[in-house]
Amino acid sequence: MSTSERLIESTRELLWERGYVGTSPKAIQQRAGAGQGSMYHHFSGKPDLALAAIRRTADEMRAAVETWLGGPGTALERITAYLRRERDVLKGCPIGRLTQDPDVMADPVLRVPVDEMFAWVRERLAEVLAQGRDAGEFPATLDPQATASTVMAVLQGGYVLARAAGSPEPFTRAVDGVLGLLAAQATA
Amino acid sequence: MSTSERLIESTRELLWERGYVGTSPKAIQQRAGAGQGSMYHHFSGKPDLALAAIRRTADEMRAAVETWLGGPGTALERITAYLRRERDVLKGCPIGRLTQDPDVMADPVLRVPVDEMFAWVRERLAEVLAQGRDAGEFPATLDPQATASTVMAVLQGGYVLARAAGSPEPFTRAVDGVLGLLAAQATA
DNA sequence: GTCTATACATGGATAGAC
DNA sequence: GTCTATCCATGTATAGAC
Repeated sequence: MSTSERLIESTRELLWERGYVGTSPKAIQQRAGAGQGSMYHHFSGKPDLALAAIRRTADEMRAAVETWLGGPGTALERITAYLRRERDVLKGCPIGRLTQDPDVMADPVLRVPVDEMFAWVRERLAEVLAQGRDAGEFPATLDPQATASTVMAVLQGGYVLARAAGSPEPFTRAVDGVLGLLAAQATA
Repeated sequence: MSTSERLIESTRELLWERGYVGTSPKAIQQRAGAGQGSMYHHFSGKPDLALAAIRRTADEMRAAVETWLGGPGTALERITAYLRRERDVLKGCPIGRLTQDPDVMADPVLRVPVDEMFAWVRERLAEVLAQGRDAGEFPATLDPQATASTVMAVLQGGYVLARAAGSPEPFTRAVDGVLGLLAAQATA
């Protein structure tokens, strides 16, 4: 892997573990096994490197979401697959955590990929829910847009609760709860 | 207000706005209008001050939650009141945001009040949901523990989505979505 | 209790040699 | 492309005077 690649990957990890404010250029260099001159040769500075890292993580996440939501099965099955996919719950969402980083949210350039990523997932989820409703799987009263936001919020909030508790359990419970409510709709 | 009080209040604000890692002793002192000597006279350091701030915020939040969940009305009405209470959505949850702070989660002393606060709200919500179920408001199949976690996750995740979008709308939609699912249960 | 001085590490970056 | 040297601000705290 090239030095530039290693720098981006190290930045991705550190942004996930410690956030933007908590990540220093020096820490990135050490993890990448690169010197200062090397980092500033390939990138103009911390924001530039962070942008590359955030974009890549957002792209990967879109692909991962599509894997589950675009798979076979009913709407409820696909949403269940997405919510229950294997994940390291205590690490949280690498994109969601950036929303708590004041310096990321204050920088329009860094903020855009975060915003776009969530907007895309919401639309994708709403599509699946609308398909389920149109297929008669859910009642006509179900609001795909609102419910899509709810499902995403359960994920993001589930991470928060799990980290607070130091255990994946609250995440699992929150997911079970919303799937229970959705399933009740499906059989109503 | 005493100097010590002003230091705690300033710390509360800064922890909310910038998190633990993003908040420096100097920034706290400046906002409180206190000198360095003053701060280190009243508190042993940044973690000590943060602990006082976090405890106070957690206590206030418990009281606020009880105001809404302990009020009059059916279970669904009380939960609706809690979820729809006025709030500065874009600022997020002052306790929830701490879960993204690596130095807070790594310090058992700072982490305990965060953990306890969420555990308490979850229990309180589960109680209300169980009352609603026992009163016949919700079907017997509703799982109070799981649903309580779901409701809390929608709140915490709603904040995340709102911050990402730079707008309170995703929060409102997520809340509307979960209330819709709950209401469908109630009338099923 | 509060102030100023001091200290030493880290953050974030530039300059210039190789 | 990478390395070392250097730079200045900030983070976090201690010491000691008032």
